[in-house]
Parts: sequence; C-alpha cells; structure tokens
Amino acid sequence: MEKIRILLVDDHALVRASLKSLIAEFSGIEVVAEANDGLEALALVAKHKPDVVLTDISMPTLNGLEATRRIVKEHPGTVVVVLSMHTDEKWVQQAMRAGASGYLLKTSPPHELKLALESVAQGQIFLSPAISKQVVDVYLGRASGKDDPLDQLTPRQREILQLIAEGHASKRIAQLLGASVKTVESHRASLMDRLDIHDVAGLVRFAIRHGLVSPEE
Amino acid sequence: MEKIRILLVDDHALVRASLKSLIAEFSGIEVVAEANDGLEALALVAKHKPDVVLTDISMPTLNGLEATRRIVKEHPGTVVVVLSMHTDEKWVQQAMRAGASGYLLKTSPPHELKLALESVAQGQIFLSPAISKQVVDVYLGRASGKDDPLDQLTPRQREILQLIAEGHASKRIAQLLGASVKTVESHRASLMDRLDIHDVAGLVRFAIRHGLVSPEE
DNA sequence: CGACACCCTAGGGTTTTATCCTATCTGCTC
DNA sequence: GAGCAGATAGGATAAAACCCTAGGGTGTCG
Repeated sequence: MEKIRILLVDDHALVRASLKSLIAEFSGIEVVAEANDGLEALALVAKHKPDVVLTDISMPTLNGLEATRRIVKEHPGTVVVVLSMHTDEKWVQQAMRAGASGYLLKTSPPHELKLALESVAQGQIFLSPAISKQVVDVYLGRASGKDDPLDQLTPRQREILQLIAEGHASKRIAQLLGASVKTVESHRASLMDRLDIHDVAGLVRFAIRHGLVSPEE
Repeated sequence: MEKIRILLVDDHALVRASLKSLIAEFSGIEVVAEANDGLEALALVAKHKPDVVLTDISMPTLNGLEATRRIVKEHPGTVVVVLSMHTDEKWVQQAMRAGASGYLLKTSPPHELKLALESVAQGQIFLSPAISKQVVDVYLGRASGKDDPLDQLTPRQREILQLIAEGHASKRIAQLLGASVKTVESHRASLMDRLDIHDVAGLVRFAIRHGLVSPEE
C-alpha cells in the first residue's frame, strides 16, 4: 500500500520538526514537504501534490484557514487537517467552512494524529472528540451558524487585508504576491469600500476582530 | 558520558509527543518523563530528578513560570528551559526572573533545541538568538525593566499613538489637539522610533496589546 | 448563447501623507 | 548656567494612497 504523503505547515520550525519526527514513527505515513507559511504551502501543494496538508491556523502572509480555502479549491486531490490549540466553536466553524477535512487539537494524544491523517486520507472527516460535540450541536440546530463578515470579501481581498494588517505597504504586498502595485491598490480600494473602513488602523482592528491576524507579534 | 535526562511539560499531548520524538533523535539526550501540567511536573521532578525540564508557559493548574519558580527553588540540581511562542520582552523577562536557565522560541530550528538542552545541562544560560537582543538591551540599561512598555512613551506620545490607532490621520489629530500637523508628525516620528515600529498596522497592534485601544468598534 | 455580474489585473495622473533634517522655546537637573 | 528632554513647528523630498478607467476571465441565468 502506498504511503500517505503529508505536507506540514507551521511557522514554528521547532513544532514542525517535532511533528515530522513523530509522524516518521507512524507506519504508512510520511512527510514529503514542510512550509513555513500559507503562501509557501500553496506552492508546495502544487509541487508535491500531497494527500494531506497538516496546518496550523495563525501564520504570517497567509493564515491556515485562507490557505485551506485555496488548497481545497485548487487541489481536489488534497485534503486539509487543521491543527489548533483552540477549542472555541468559532475556530472549528471557520475551519470547516474553509473546507478542512479535519480539526485536531494540540491537546490530542499522538495516536489521534495518526488516526486523523489516515481517516482524512480516505475521504472521511475527522474531528477531535473534544470538539465533536459542538459540531453535532450545530447539526442539530442547537447552536448558531452565524455568518462570517469575512465572507463578504473575495479570497484575494482577504489575503491582502491580512498582509495590510501585518504592516506591509502596498509595494511590499505586490512583491510578496508577485503582482503589480496597482493591482494591490485596486484590491485594497475595493475591500475598503466593501467594509466601509477607510483607514489602515480600522482595517487592522477589523482583521484582529475576525481572527485574520493576532495583535501579538 | 551520561545522557542528559529531560522532563517534558506541555498540556498539548501532541506537541509533547512530537518533541519527545524529535529529542529521541538527539544522541546523548533522553526524555525520562512527561507532564501534562505544572503540578504534575513538580511531582515528576521530585520523582525522576531530571537534569533539564523543558516546559511550555501556558498550562492549566500551574503555569510554566510558576512551575519554574518552584522547581528551581526546591530542586537545585534541575534546570528549566522555557519553550514559548512569544518574543515579547515581558515573557522573556518573567521567565528569567522565575529562574529559567533557557528561553527557547517555537520558531527556532531543531538544532537550537539540542544546543539549548546541552548548554543548560552544563550550567550555562541559553537564549534564542532572536530574543537575546532584548536581554542585552536591558543589561545595558537601554531598555526598561518596567512591566508596561507604554511607560517608555511620553504622555503626548501615548495620546497621539492612541489617536493613530483609532484611525485618525496626522492632519485630523492636529485638529483634535489644536496643534500643527508638523507637531503631530514629530511626535509620531519619535514614538515610532522609540517603539521601533515603523508602520501604522504595527502601531495599532501594539496599542491593542497594551490596552490603549480595543479592536472592537 | 449572449447579456451581465464579478473577479483579478493594471496603467495614468493627482493628491495626500509620511519622512528627513533642522530649529526654537520651555522646564528640569547636575 | 550648561545640558538634556519634551513640545512645538518649518521646508524639502520621497512615498504612498486615491480616483478614474479598462481589458480578460469565469460563471450564471434567462
């Protein structure tokens, strides 16, 4: 049987190396590449076509949820497992809405990681038992499926909003995305228009409110 | 030569297992026990007398810093390395003050972990290069030993920082304060200089971190 | 299938802001 | 009273944002 091929995505090199080492102990699963952030992840998915992407949520340049949206859309053959420390309903919801096939807590025991990777590789959905309850609640209509204000933005707009909130100027963003400054300015203008927020400070606060970036460094 | 004996402490089982797996690859170092929280760590230190405790900061029952204080006090033969995702001065400071022998970032490359564990086992202090600067600054009296980074700004600077973070342009701030735009720009420049933050987004995140403004509207 | 909406792209030209360097006045400290 | 830090602000220059316009691609809906 073929080995399940994994792409690891986390901006913490030490966490990444540790996970890689742990996964190496699992028979039938191997790490074929590692990415330091969302943009790198996209490139590596295209290059390696892994079976499963295991990603953290908060990352520079392109966060895990946005990366997930893009990956599942552009690469139907690849599924994503989000690895998070948050048990909050909102994160689980956002991850599943972004198209993740699995949501795994960092508090999970190691065998759960193995099980999760194997399950999603077979097309199943895997949720850490600790958070399954919430999803079931929503399924039963007991909890709210509130709409995410980020949904009113296009993927490109969300991406650029995050980069703005991280402190990059349009010029730099253009470099990072390999696009013209003018293009970036267009997206910037349109997202400001949609959100009806017309200053950088407001954008940063909005981005923080909705989990696109963290106030921490 | 004897192997360096490690106690791993982290409430994220997956992180713990991963680190254990990574450390197992290092020759001369072995994990002798794992704890899920601070209290368990104390008990296991007493039981196993490890050479080094590698601990996360945020944990239930007893956080990493408090656990560190107790461990170094009650077990002089054991040293502690704090593993953190925060580069903030305040965390580094608190960790060192608690008696940690090392402060390692999760963004560090794997070999840094090995080096850190070996260094502290020999009685040395290990700091991730990325945060050493801060400690040296404090040593040289260049930075404040105070808890609140806002103290390094003058009242006028804090006032203007808040207005910037609220989304006002220099022009508007000048109006609000009844001063010249040039004056506002001077203060803005000097506060950016002091904080070493040179973009509005960074200022907003800083202001939010320190409670000057809220991300909410 | 064509009309239409929406997205991503990007150029030209203008205006607004930020930045760099400099300078005066005040109050406090050694 | 010399020195220093804070508050004030001007001039010149560089950078960034803003306004307007527009083509190519994709998808949807009568």
